[in-house]
Amino acid sequence: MKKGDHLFLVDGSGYIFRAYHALPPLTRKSDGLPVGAVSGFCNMLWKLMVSARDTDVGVVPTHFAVIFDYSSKTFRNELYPEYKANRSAPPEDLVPQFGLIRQATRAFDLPCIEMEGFEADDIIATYARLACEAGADTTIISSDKDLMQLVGETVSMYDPMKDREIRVPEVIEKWGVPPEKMIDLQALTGDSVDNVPGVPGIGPKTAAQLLEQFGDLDTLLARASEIKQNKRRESIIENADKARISRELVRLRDDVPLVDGLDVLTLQPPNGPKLIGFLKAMEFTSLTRRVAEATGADAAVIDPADIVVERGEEAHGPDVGAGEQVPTSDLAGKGAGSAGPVASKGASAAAMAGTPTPANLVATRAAEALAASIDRTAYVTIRDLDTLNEWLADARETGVLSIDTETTSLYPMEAELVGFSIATRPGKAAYVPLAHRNGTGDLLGGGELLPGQIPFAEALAVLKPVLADRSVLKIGQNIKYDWVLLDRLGLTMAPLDDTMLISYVLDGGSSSGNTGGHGMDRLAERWLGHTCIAYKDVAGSGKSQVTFDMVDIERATAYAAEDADVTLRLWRLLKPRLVADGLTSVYERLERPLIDVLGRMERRGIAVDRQILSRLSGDFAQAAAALEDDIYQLAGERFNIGSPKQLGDILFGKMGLAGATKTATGQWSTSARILEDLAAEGHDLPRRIVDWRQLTKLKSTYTDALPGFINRDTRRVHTCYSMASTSTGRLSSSEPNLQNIPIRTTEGRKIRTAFVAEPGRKLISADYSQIELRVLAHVADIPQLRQAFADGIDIHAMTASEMFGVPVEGMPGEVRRRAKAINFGIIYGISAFGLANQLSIPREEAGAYIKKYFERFPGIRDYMDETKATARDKGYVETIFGRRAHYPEIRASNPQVRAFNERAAINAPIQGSAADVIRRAMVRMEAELEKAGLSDVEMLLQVHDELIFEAPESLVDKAIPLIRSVMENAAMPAVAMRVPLHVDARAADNWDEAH
DNA sequence: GTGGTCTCCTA
DNA sequence: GTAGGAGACCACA
Repeated sequence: MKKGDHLFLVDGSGYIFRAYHALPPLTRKSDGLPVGAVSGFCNMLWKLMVSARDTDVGVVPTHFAVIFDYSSKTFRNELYPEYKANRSAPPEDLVPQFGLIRQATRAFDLPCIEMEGFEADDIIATYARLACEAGADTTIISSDKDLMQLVGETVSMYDPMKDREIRVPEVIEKWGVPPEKMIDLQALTGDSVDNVPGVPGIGPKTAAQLLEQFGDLDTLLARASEIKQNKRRESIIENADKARISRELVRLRDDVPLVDGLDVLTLQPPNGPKLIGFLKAMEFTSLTRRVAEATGADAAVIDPADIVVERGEEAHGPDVGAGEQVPTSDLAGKGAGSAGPVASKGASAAAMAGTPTPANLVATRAAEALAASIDRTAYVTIRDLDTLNEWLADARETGVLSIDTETTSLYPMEAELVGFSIATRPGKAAYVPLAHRNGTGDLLGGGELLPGQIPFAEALAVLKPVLADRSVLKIGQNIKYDWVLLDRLGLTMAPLDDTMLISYVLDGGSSSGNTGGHGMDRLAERWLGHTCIAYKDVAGSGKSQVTFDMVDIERATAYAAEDADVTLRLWRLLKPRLVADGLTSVYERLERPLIDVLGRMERRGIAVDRQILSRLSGDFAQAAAALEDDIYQLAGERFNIGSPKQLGDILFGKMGLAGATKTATGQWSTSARILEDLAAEGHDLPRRIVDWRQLTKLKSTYTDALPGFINRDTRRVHTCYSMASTSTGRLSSSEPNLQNIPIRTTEGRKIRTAFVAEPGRKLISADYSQIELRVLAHVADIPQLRQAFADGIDIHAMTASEMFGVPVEGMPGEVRRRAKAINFGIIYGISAFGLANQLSIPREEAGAYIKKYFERFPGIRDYMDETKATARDKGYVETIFGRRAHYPEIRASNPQVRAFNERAAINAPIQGSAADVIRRAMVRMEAELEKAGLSDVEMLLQVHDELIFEAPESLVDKAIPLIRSVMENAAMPAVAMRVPLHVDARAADNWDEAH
């Protein structure tokens, strides 16, 4: 939104009541359904959308939204429980119209916005503020006095029934005070309809006069004794508190955590057929005719739409999630309109197809994609600059460039660019070889560049401006890899789209795991019915594998150009599905902006002290060797301690120890748990085995392996983050995995001391405290948990206290430990079996604990049941930000499979919401640091609930509070959590001390 | 050499 | 009981 734009905000809830009372009561559909208010509403919307210039407002809106009350319960009830308490139930023939009005709004393709905990007025106030900040004007379609406090230079109101605009003079004329004093005026007068107390005996006239005399409410209350009239003075002094609470009740919040910004409210031309379908169903014949004339649609051939009549008062759309603004597909559809030059082209293509709904576009594209065959012989090898320039000009023309780099390594931080492929239209793809060679350049000779390749620097020079061109969308499959590689070469790509991430948002969850994830080969099979050339068919595999620069250019062209072509085709197919499925904002807020954030983190890497690791390796080796001697002695023979099979035979075969259990495959289990139990019985050997395993694990996985990941050039370790490999929305880290560096044991912790800051700098670690339990407290809305988190109490002790009736003071450690295990169990989709295992107690006892827990926290059981039901119903569950995780196998007939999927479905919204929160923090972090003059503070690592930064020592004190603030407020404004988030942060020279 | 199994490190 | 990645072993090719 920009200066000169004009936003219309319709107070839908206010309108419906006013229309109901103002219009003839007898308007009914032929089946008796009362639709008088709906009819008035539709006529008004149509008029405002197409001929607002003819009204008293006299301008054409550029942005438009209809705002509703979500329910009668809002934050005001917490301030004043009696608020709106005397409001009687709405008339019976109005009730079904609440839902119809929302359906009408969607039929008009207008954003339909409501939010739990806030009134429509608060949402209106927030959007009006945002519009004002953007330099735009706002007209509020309402005549409600509660909204008049918002009127000002850029905000006016419009009474649609009187066709009259309300500006500052009109407010003064009606109430005797300017808009900015309306809050104080209402605080004094109160409101009998909403049960706002006010000061008894003070009406609007008196209130206006008093405010005129004293200026504002605070001054009036402070100097009340100066009032001459006895009765009035006494009343005000006595009811000062009522006036203050009233002021808080009538003051509108303009900081509502909106899910969608102003751009989503952009007014689209009316969708004739869709609207007519609704109007016909409602039997609004004259409006149907007017709409048909205006949109050129033939009403005769359009069938009436299906109308859902809801009888309850809570008449929300079916897609309203608890605590969320309605992220309807309508809204998402609008959002996609602003996705750049490409989306608009897609939209016009769909319009030509005649039925421009997102779902139809998706269907058309899917059919197209399957029908089109892929012809590898049409691919081009670009060997000169002129041809390359022609192709890049075509990219500027189409506004899209599918790109894929070919390199010598899977690690983008050490890979060398060998060539790149591009595609500008489906089927039009080319490969640009840059560094193919005629051999490895070993003793046999060779290693020279092959002829017929554009000089490296010249090719990059012409590519660079296109990659940086904001009007050309760069599309890739796992484009973070290409981004990092090209960024190293000084080429920065923006804006980006990633087919892997689009697929991840659309089809994330266990279903994608079973079908091979979101890799391109898999997506091509699934969506295009096409089998891509396998990498190993081009470069070989195993010992005979060669790097891509050794691949024959013709062969490379077929392989590489196909990748770019397939990626472009997938993008055309999958991108519209985001809109159709209402997942645009998940992609736009949680995935797309994270690509370059993670890319920079990977590029920065973290310093690892080789000496420390090498010393630790030596220590571990020595200690392990000593244990090996003991072990052979105790066992009476030498064997491979690392072989569970051999170890099992020694322990349970040769020595005949009791307590043996078998693994799934019938082997003796030698897990740490079993060995610990044996050790507790006084057996020495199992104890040594456990210790030996720990040392060898630390040595092989960490102290020996990590130095191999230190990059030759940067001398730092650069992990690779995967954005699309978990079912819940978490990231994963590999090569090396820096999300599982030891911390639990003292020996293991030492490894963290090897992760260090450069001289003069510090590492800062900031981690969320109990974020998943807080998410649970929020989504399941558990009063005791909310209270405990609000008060900062030890949550596990509180749980124990609730369950076992033990006071928190002097609680035995074992009691708290059990409660803690239960709390974690809940997050994991508890089972008696699992809890029993965790606590080493009988299954019956564990079952009794769980029963007890659910008695104390019935809301948790309800939440779990509801989550399972949704998963069965829809096949997926959602995080609080709308990310979906699919669990189709929750309907499996196999009880084990089903139970597993139920637990996963319970866990996913909790784990996933927490993952979304930290993603949001990461997306915002860099800009916030920069704004605070802290651009030298660098985000390096993410470990699920922790972020690691490296900062110059001098900036640490300023950085810590800012980092905490960004992390703690990361859910806002999309979700106002009912539980505060808490972040601990610390700085030190190494990761061990910082954490 | 590849893939399955077991074990163990993290949140 | 959730979500990951990785090393070692071992049977198979």
